[in-house]
Amino acid sequence: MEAQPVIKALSALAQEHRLAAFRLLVQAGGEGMTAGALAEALGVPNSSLSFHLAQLTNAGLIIQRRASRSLIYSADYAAMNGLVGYLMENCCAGGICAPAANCITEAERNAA
Amino acid sequence: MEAQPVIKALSALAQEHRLAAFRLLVQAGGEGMTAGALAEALGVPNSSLSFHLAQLTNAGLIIQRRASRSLIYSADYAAMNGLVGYLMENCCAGGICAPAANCITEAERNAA
DNA sequence: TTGGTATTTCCACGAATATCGAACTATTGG
DNA sequence: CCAATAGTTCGATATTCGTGGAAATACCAA
Repeated sequence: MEAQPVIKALSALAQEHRLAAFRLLVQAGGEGMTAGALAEALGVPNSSLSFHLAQLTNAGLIIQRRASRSLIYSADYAAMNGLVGYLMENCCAGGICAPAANCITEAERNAA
Repeated sequence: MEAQPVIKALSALAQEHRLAAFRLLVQAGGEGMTAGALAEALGVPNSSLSFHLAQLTNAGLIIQRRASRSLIYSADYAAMNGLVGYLMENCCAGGICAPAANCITEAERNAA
């Protein structure tokens, strides 16, 4: 992974509301949450949240799909794993490290 | 871990030179690198690098110690592990996750 | 103390960011 | 088609950030 996408991802996460939104989506799993549900959960005006969701999407951290009138967002676990892997690459100079993160959703597990 | 320190850490990493510096230190292990060595490796003026190292230090991601005239910086692996753990907390809603990151230096391993 | 090396602080500038109401677009039910 | 619902885009403002040269500070060797 290159540095620029990683910086974009880190910038996207380095903000109170976006970090909270991303964590909610990470915990929500593949099912995701609607923009409205996120706005309510975070107590942020729609217009502000929309701006933040666009940042996260642009950074490749979350994915958007439509279901009727609602837009549903979910975390991109591959991006998250890549981000963590980049940070910890070749770490510790001989120390001991746990294996790099490798999260998958239930849907991905069933497909495998 | 609370959100504010995590945001501070992510902000600190969300910048080209700081991300590069942190990764160099992560790979350097407990021995660390001098400010001068980092400045040269990154091709950044001393004054700029000093600013960035202060940001990383303030975010708790790196540690400073003095050796004669030089200041030696090294990564704080506990902070890195905490950051990654916070991001991935309760992730995947029933999916499979590798254990959270848990890097330690050789020195820490020997102490245990 | 003197000189030299290593690093930080100060300063001023332009660029990027967060905010949120209002207006706008997209989708659906009747 | 019309009304209602779900989200996004626009616009203006205040704040924060990155930059690098020059000056200041910290430390050390002789």
